[in-house]
Amino acid sequence: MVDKDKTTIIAIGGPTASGKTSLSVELAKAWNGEIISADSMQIYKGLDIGTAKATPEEQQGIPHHLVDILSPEQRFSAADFVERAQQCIEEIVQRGKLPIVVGGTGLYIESLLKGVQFTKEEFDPNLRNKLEQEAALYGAEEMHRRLQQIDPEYAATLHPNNQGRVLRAIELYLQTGTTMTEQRKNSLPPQQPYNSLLLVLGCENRQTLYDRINLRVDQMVQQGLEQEARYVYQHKHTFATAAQAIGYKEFFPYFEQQQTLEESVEQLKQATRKYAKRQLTWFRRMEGVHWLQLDQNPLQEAMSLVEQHLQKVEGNCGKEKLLWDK
RNA sequence: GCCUCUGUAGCUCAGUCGGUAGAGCAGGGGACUGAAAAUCCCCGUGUCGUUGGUUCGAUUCCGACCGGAGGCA
Repeated sequence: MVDKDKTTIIAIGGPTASGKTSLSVELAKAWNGEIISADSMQIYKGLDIGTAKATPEEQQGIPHHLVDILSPEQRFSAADFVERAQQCIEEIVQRGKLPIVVGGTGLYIESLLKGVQFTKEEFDPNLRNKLEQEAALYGAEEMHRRLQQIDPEYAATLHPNNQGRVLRAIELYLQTGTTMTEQRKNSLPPQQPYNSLLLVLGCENRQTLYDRINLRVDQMVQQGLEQEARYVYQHKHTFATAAQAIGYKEFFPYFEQQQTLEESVEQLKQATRKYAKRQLTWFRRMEGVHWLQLDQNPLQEAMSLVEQHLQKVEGNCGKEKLLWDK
C-alpha cells in the first residue's frame, strides 16, 4: 500500500555474489540515491576483502552508509541496525535523496522494512556467559525445559539443539520480563513504516551463482584475503562477531597447520555456497519480493520497477518533484 | 605374463553368514525478533563394474572378462 505520509525507500537483497553492489550503485546514480548497507559484517573496519565491500572505484562517488562504522571488537545487532538505518534514511530524505538499502543480511532488511520494535535492553555479557555455562553443565535439553517453563509457546517452535535461540529467549525473559512470544507479538507496528520496493537478485540456475561464488573467492585470495584472515585469526578472541565471518574462519586450520591453503580455499567456497543457499531461503519467504534474475539484465528490470514505484508515490501524494532528476 | 587386493549414491567408504542396501561429506528444502556470514531442523533408488553359472532367488557364492592399486618376474 502506498501511503503519502510514509518515506519511500528502495531495498535490494540477494545472495552473496549476485551483483547487489553494482546494481545498487547504478540505481543510486540514476535516481539520486544514497546507499545504506544491510550487512552484518561490512559494518566492521578492516574487514574489506572477505566481506566484499564496495571499493571506492565501485562506489563511484555514491555515499555508502553503515559500512566501516565499528571496529571488530564491538558488538552489533539487528536492533542496532534498525535504529541506525532509520536514522540514515531520515537524513538522506532530508537531503532530498533516495535511500537505497542493500545487503544480504535478511534479518536486518526484514526488521527494517517491517519496523520491528525490539525491546529496550542492554547487552549483558555476564548473563550471557552464565547461561552458556549452565548450558554446558546441564545440557541443551535442560535449557530447553527451562524455556518451556517460561514460554511454552516459543519453546515448542525451537529444537532443543538450537541452543543460541533457546538461551536468547531465556535471556530476554530474565532481562526484561517479556517472553519471546510476547515480544514477537508486540514488536510489529500495525503498518509497515516505509513505502518500500524490495528487489531481490536470484538465479534460476543455481550453478551459475555457484560459479560466480567460486570465481569471486579466487579473486579475493588474489587480492590478499589470506593476510586479512591472519589479522582476524590473531584477534579471534576479541573479534566476537567478526571471527565468525565467512572468509576468515576457514583459514584458521591452515594457520594452525591442520590443512593446506588449497583445502581452506575449497572450504571457503563451500561455506559461501551454503550461505548463499540460506540467504535465498530467507528471501524466498519474505513478502512483497520482486525477483530479478542476475543473468537476465537485472538493471533494466530494476530501473523500470523503481520508476513505477516512484511514480505511484508521486501520483498518490501529489508532490511535484518526487521523481528525482538525474 | 603371473599373484594379491579392489570396483556399492556426485565423492570417501560400510554392509548383506544369499531374500535388490546405508553412513559421512557434497547437494536439496525449511526455520529465523538484540551473535544472523551465526544457530538449528528435515531429505539417501543407486544398472551394488560387465557377463555367464549355481540357486526358488545373487549386489552377496563360483568362473570369465573389463577398469584401478600393489607385488613378483
